[in-house]
Amino acid sequence: METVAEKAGVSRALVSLVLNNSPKVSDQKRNAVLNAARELGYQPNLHARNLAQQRTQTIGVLVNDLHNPFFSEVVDGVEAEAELNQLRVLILNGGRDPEREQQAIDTFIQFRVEALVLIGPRLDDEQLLSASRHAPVIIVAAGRNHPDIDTITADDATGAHLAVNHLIQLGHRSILHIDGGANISAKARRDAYVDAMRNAQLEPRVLIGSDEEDGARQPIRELVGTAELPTAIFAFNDLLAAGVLDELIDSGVAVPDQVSIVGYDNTFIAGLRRLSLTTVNQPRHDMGRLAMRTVLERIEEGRVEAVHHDLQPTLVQRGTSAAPATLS
Amino acid sequence: METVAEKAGVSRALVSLVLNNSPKVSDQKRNAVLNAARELGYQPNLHARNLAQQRTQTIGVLVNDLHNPFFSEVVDGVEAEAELNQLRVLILNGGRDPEREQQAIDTFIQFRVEALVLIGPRLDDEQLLSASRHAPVIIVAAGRNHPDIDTITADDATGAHLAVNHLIQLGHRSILHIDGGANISAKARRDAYVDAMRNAQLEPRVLIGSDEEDGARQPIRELVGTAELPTAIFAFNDLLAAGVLDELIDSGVAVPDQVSIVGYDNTFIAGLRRLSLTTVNQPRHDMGRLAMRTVLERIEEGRVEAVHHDLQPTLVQRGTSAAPATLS
DNA sequence: TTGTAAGCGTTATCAC
DNA sequence: GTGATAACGCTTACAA
Repeated sequence: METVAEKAGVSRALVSLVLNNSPKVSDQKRNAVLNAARELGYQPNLHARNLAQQRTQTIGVLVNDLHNPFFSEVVDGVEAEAELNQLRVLILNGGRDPEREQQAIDTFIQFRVEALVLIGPRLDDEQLLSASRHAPVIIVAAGRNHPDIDTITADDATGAHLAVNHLIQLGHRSILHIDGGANISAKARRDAYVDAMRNAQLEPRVLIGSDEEDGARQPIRELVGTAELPTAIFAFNDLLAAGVLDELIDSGVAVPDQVSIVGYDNTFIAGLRRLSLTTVNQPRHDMGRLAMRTVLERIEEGRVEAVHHDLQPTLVQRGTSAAPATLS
Repeated sequence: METVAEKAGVSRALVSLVLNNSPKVSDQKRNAVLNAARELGYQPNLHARNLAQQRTQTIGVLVNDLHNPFFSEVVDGVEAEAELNQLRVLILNGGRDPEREQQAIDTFIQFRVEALVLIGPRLDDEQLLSASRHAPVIIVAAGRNHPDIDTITADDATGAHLAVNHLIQLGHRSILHIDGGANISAKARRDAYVDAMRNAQLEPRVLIGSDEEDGARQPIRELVGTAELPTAIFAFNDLLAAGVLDELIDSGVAVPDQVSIVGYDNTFIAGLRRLSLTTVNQPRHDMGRLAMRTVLERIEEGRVEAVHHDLQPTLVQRGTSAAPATLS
């Protein structure tokens, strides 16, 4: 900056004014500065600027798992809305690991981001609260409402009910749920599954899974050929459902003829014709936008009470669910 | 920090020493400081630290498209290696838009990242060079070797040859290529396709596409039912191949019986049993790790000459490729 | 309209 | 070991 000022024959302060396009600077000097900056390839130091300005115009997005298409679509929404507000979006990857997530949060706080958007975080309430003391926090796909923290959810209970009731209506009575392990939404979906089953006087069965594609392959394999093999499987998410589907195919079980499968999220893989996975849609893009907008209310309008937005999931019926074979 | 110092009854400088765990500080004071910091929930200001230290211990990763699983797997590799070297990894999303990419690069430079890892960037040589004047740059999946910039590639020419020759050996003579539009690797794969076809005395046909899933649906639809429908399609990447597959299914064309499809990247969707997409594997994780390691040579060992690592792609034969119907 | 100078929250170099 | 004090690169009153 010093160099730019010299080259343009002005003071450092004036360079600063030009760069923040202040109106009160003569065109002549402005051009001189801009030219000098361009010729020198000058790039302002954001650390210095942020330090001096006491703001960063940056928001931090923590993504639970970069591999799951669900998350990238939420990020799209966040970015779209952030751009409208001239905010920079920094992304950190939690890598499905709570420790890394906590580190990422710390990093963001140390960077003094103006808000923190957590997408499907695995942190516990204490960690979330402690983060929220440093910056406005909003949780997307939170699994449930945290009383003191803003959340955007697509009602997991409703979604799971939609899925299970769909299978029940098709005539299934033996419906297995593969849960999402440590994923934050796992409990809500599992509970709703159990609830829906009980409502229909059916015996709930939950297989412990994870939210990775291969999380359920081994246990499913062991069920094949036994009387324990259900006629329908409701998986925690599409990735897991795809893994189940793969395993059933490898094991020679026909889908949906012998076993129906329902996923969750309606990611693009569910829509692939060859998979044609029945699933529960979450309005991911809207969730992202709404998250950004909601957290902005804290920044710009000084809202302090927590707000919870709950969007409605919908059932997307495709080819992996059908009436059970015993009925046909 | 001031507050922490007061609370611990020491000077600010000592707090700094403790936080950077300098050896020359008494255990007593060290604990006093640590306790005070914890109780106050103190988080150091990275901007101030970076400014004072003149380094950021941060590297920037620019991802062409967060939706394509190819990229997230490269990022994994980068992150794994970065962690070994105590480097923070910041991710910015290019969103398949060159302008946003340039902005992202500028942001990283302004943040004074210690290195820039560009995954499948769309920028032109001038932009890349100008970035490299500010920080070490490495391009992953660069499409080709940029003379003055480090690159990691998985030889696109070889990969495309593998794909096309595989189809030729199966007996196909009418092989269409759907290219990747603005994607940086599009040209190399297209050129290799043309080359492989010419070598076999076959007429190359290229359909202009993009690197999005739906990029090729419309033009494919128009070919169905005409004499122009090829017996095999080599798509720029798996996403595009999946789109082609969807369109053919929707149009009632059997795959691979009537038309074979080969993709590129070997992302997880290609491995899904229902898709079982024949494709070209790129060692994504290794590419990411190698990228990080290579760029570290510049930072830590002061290497200045550009280096190009070219990894070998391999053909992964699955269910979407078979001999053409006319031969069976 | 432009320049001077103080301050942002750290680290780092000194003396003590 | 510990505590002043000067950077670091920028912004922003305030003065000129």
